[in-house]
Amino acid sequence: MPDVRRLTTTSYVVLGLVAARQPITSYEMKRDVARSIGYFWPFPHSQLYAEPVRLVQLGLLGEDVEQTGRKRRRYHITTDGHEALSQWLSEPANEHTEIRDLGMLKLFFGTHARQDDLVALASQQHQSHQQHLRDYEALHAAVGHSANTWELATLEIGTRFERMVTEFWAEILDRARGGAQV
Amino acid sequence: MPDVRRLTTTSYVVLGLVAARQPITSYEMKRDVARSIGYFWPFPHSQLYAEPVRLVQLGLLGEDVEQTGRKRRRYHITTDGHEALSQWLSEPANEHTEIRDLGMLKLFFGTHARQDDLVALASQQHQSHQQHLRDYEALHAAVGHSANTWELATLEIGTRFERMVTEFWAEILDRARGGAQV
DNA sequence: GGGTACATGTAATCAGTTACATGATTTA
DNA sequence: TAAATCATGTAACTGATTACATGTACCC
Repeated sequence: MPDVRRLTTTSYVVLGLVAARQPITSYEMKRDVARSIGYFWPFPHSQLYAEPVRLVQLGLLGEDVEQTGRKRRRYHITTDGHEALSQWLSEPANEHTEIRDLGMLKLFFGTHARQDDLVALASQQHQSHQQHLRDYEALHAAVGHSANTWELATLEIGTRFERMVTEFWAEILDRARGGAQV
Repeated sequence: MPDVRRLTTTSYVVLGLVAARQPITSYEMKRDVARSIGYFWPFPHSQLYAEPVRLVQLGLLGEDVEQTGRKRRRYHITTDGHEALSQWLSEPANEHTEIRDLGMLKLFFGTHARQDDLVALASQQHQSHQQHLRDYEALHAAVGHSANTWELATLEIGTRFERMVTEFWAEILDRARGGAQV
């Protein structure tokens, strides 16, 4: 098996995407990612073009190139690729969750903001998370029947997250409006 | 005011930390970060040494260097620095929340895992989030009186998050054990 | 006075991002 | 047939990470 230490999380994401939908092109991955995993683990489409090239070199993916027209590259997973993926899936995931949320970060530094900026922040965060919540619910309605259990499970936790955060910002908005430094 | 477009989120984190605790050394920031913001927005300590240097060059921070012993650099914020910080705080935070959680990612690809690996994943995630929850509660008990409102608010949402996620993984564990691909 | 943990940095690398660029297909 | 949009890439840059390195203080 190739040197697996050089694989990044992105590599495994690509391996996983290919494994699930093969044969698949970079563009199709991009489209899939945009309405699933990309909600909580985003990355630019350029990686979905660059990474498979590396994985082919490592022998973890194979490719078929169209001879005419768009000359699409369709990727499929190899035996080694499958092995690498399932080994990764069998390793414990010890890292602490990262929640990169600019709103939360700004709230953390709230002491240095003017009150009306804080109110604006809370209000805007409340609205946008409410919108995300609606988006997730719509997405669930749209794909609920076709997607697999575990993908749905991540959508479910995303939904719960947005519900919780929406409520949180509503409370913060109240407190910020009250001028509370209580 | 200096060219503010060249500031990254990290820059503002450092500005905010200095603003809150000045005068402060890189090491003290590191220690503070480790038990607050670092839980949801982590970065290596090397940035807490490198970034202030840039900010001093930009005139957003000032520094005092000890002449003897450790020759610590103590940073404080300048007027320009304060202005940059509060301007950032007044801008809307539009980006979608990123939740970088390896466990969730692996769950998303759960179809390709063996059942016992999924059970192990769910079990381990359940335990570790439960532990994080306890850590947050202990932290709250320890700093509840001294920390400021908005920092406490981020601790509060962290706690709610861990509570929610712990419950989520308990459910997943059940389903994984049931062999559900339902 | 020797070991160990605390403290303070820096250099090199590289993954990920940004920006650019162009081709193919559809639609009006 | 022109415009718009969909699709497919690549090159360059750089912020963040990794790894290294050393100094200082404390403790046994």
